[in-house]
Amino acid sequence: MNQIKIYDIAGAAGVSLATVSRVLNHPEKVKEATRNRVLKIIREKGYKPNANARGLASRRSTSVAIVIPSISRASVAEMIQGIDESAKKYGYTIRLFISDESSDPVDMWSEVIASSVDGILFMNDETNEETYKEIKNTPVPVVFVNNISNSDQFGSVSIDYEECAYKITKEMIDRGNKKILFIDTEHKYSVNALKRKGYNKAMMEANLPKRVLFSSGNIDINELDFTSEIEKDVPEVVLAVRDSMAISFMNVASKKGIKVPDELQVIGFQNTRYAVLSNPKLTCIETPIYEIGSKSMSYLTEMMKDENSRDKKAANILIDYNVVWRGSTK
Amino acid sequence: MNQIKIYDIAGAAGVSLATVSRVLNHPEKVKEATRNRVLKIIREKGYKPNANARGLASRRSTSVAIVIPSISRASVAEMIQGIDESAKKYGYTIRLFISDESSDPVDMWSEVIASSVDGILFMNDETNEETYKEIKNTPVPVVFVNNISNSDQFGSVSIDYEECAYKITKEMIDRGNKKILFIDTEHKYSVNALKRKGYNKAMMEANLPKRVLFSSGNIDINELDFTSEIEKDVPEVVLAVRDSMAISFMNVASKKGIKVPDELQVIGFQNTRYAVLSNPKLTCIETPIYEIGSKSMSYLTEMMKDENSRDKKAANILIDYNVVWRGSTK
DNA sequence: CTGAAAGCGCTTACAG
DNA sequence: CTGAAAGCGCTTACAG
Repeated sequence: MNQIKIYDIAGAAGVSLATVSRVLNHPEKVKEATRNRVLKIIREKGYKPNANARGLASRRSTSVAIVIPSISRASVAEMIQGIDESAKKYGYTIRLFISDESSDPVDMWSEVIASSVDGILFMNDETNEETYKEIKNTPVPVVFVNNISNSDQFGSVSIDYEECAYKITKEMIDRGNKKILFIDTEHKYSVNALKRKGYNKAMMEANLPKRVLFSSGNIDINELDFTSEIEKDVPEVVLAVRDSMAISFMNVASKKGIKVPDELQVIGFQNTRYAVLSNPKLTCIETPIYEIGSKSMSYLTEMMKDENSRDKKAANILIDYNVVWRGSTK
Repeated sequence: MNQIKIYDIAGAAGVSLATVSRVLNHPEKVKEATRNRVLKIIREKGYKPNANARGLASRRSTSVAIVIPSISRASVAEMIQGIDESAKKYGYTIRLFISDESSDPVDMWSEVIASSVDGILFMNDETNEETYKEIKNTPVPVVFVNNISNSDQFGSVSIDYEECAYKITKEMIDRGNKKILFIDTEHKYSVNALKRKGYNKAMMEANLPKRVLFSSGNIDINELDFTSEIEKDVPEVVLAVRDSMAISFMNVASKKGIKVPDELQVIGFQNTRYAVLSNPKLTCIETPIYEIGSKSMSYLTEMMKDENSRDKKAANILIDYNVVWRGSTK
């Protein structure tokens, strides 16, 4: 019942605690025979060092914080899976912090730091100057997940949102489409702004009129917005910043008797599980969110083990994406 | 840059560390004037006690573990939101552990314990005898989330899956339907077994033939299974353990020209966000997963603060659910 | 109401 | 290669 301590192992193995500790932390410093004896007992008793004590004494907690916004989105779960896979590999444990409007972000950030994690994975889709100011004095490495950092101090891992929006728009233009509608969220997200920028660029280059609809996160409002947009003029192609919006648009159009993909083609971003549950199935730019998670964690690991990482410029790592063509496009 | 310590606060306030500590942990024991002076300085300097040191000294970490299976499911994110809301209220911090096939579950569980959390929220949908044996000697309270515990030692918070499956099946029978297909997962989940039990009971009572299809978690295999099931005989009603399976079935049927809900009615479990993205929208038993999360956490809090909780029988708490009727049923 | 001191379970220079 | 000892940053009886 009572948790086993390092003393118990030391006693059973006939060595000092220092030696047990070394077996765990610097095994190469312990004679093989001793090491094996100690390891055997550790295994037998199922000893696990107390994380708090270890963290306090070593000033390294082998734990990292994931900081995510409250908005529950399809992507978060998968991202965490990716992080976890990588964290397991490197022996890190995860503390989860969910920021929301009600809690003071600065307060939250200092709570994260007080939890003495060795590094922070920060997922925040509204990164602005304020944000950078708040987190400037963070004593441990920070990696932005699925977002691009504008500061040399913080690394980031994401896909090139601007480029992929540009390319897919251009592709649809090259296929002869002219009326291309871009659906963005009302709420401003830095990532969506990048997508819009890519779309804008492609449309401008082709001398086509930009057509952007900012809609809500709420499905019922979406449907109203989409209905009036369709009544105004049926686009040939819709590119939406979220799968769910793309599907919702498709459903509204279907109900009005518009044939997808013959009269209207629809493309989403992310390739969530929604994408294969629509009828027809949705063509998407696939955001490899799992990979973004695991890569973020492994990059963070690098930064954490590099003593000099504070003096180096942190990198913005871009992950490959690809387009999954399905029934919602020709 | 350097983190502030309790010493710094004590120095600045002209009191001992003991007093600062008391201000934080037992404010009623400190004279108001002193308390306010100390609090002011704490606020000014943005002091947050080091979580490791605090945990080590007090043997309470004010942190809890969430243990979830690797299978990324739509519900997990929302459940975590619910837990977090409640955790914030009670001042608890979250450590996240994701169990998967590759990692030894016993090993994982002892890692959870070594992290010195004050309690554990355990989400595991394949709870069997093995599981109970593994976690038997846990020194802190455990609450099963969205599952029912068979042991007096562990509490649980969920909805009454058997009852709601029974009631919805009975409701559809009372409306004159006879051919009711139940779609379960191939993989056995204790929660799904409860749903099936409820369905079975209703069908038996009405003297109707049970018809159960166990299908995979993979959408392509699902579609094949569903196609051949429909070709065998088109059911009047489909009740699926997951929204995604219900929607997938509906899509397969639609493609074959079967009209939903006129010829076929479809009902899902959970009411995920998928449910409103289908066409027609899906009728569901709504699992209040957010509420299950937050209730689990608040129940865990009760157990943690009750010194004698070990000697009491832990409760199985049932949360109200309701049925959301939408276009996929008449 | 407040302070001095012991102790939480570890790690890590420092000696040997 | 190993042990004795200091120390990590707190909390909490114990005195006063």
